[in-house]
Amino acid sequence: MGEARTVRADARRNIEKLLCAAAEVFGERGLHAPLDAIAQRAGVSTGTIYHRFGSREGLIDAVVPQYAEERLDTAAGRALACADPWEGFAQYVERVCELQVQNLALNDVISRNHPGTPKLAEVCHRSQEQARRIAERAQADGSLRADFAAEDLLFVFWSNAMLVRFTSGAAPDAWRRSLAFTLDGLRSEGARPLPTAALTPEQVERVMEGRGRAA
Amino acid sequence: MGEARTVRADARRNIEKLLCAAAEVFGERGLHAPLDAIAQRAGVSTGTIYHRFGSREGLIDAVVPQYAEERLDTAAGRALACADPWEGFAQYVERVCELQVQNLALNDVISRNHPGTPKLAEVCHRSQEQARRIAERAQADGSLRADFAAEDLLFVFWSNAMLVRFTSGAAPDAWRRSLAFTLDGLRSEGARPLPTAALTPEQVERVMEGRGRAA
DNA sequence: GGTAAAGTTGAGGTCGGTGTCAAGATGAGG
DNA sequence: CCTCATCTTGACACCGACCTCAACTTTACC
Repeated sequence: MGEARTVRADARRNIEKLLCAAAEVFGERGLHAPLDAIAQRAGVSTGTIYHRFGSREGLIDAVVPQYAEERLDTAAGRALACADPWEGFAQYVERVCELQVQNLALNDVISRNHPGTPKLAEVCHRSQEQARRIAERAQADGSLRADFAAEDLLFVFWSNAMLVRFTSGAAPDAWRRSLAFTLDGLRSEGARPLPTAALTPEQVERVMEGRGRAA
Repeated sequence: MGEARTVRADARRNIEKLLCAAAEVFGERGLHAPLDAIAQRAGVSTGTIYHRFGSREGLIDAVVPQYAEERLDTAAGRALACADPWEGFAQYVERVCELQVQNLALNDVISRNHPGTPKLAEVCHRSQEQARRIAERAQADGSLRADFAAEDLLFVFWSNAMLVRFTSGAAPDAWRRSLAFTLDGLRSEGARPLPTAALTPEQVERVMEGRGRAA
């Protein structure tokens, strides 16, 4: 706040326009949207983006984390507010998938497709902890299979990211069907032994760093 | 065969080298691999590719369909040879996923990520019919849930395509775990009503045409 | 209203990839 | 061996996106 006064008024306005445009464009086209598109929508030249935010990552980290945190937090909150632990879990997963559908920026966030953005990584980390609590509650309840690990949620969200990409045009509801199959596979009832251990946190880390793309 | 004599011997050799290099590079890097890489590996200039095959699609259609058909056919054959219909189904799905892991060209084929390649599309079509028979056998048996549609297999393969992309480096076996969850969701036992109808063939068509990318 | 600091612009360099074509190399047949 | 049709080459134009920086514009303050 004390620092903010060193920014000129017109610059302030441009920053505001940029933040707004970036939120829109990222939401429509994902975090890999061309910066030109954002600059254009803000009525500003690309140079300004780099002057202000240094890089695409800087811009992302300035725009997305707060938005993402809000959405993910309320999803988690509602899940824990749900009396039935399984219902809470299922609705949480469904809501997160819904976020992926509605907002391609969140899709990239949730499928961890954004290297070099520390704030966003922090949000993801917090969110994962919430998810872990939601899952553990459902496991304690006996409804969610005991061999499920919080890390396995990433599989669900990666799958859904792909589905959304492919089917959002021709069959916007297809993901719900796919998710229903998945959830049926996560109940304790039909659970069969698993062939492999869950991802370790280190593996999750490596996956997140090592990869950038997802088409 | 009668036509083939109009091609000069050195050209014949180059074509051979190109087919070979293309198979390798596509396998390692997927169907979107740069043509330069293929030309280089074949010890030939890019112009030659265009002279011979007209386009990336022409090259793909010259190299991949036969290979893909063989692999998919044997997978289907073994599935139907399996005494237990569920085992046949499950092993089929697993084998196809394995192909996705081992060969990135097949990964693109199986997740239908290759517009403009008629021969390959034909192979996919045939393969889908085989898959349908495998699924129906398991449904008749009562082991595969009755509301499953052959089109739903695409969900499984799309998911796996994504998983492979992300985790093949850090956790090469992760896909098996994810698939185990999925299969548990496809058994009749735990099946709950689905929220949405399966993809219609037209929707599948539109999905295949309308999209190209998958990162 | 003048000046200096702050801010913005957009042309231009870079990069990786696609696709083309005139010029030159090479094999086949006389 | 010579010639011609066939084949290959690699430089080139193109694209979309990234990022930079010298020149220019605007604001803030006196």
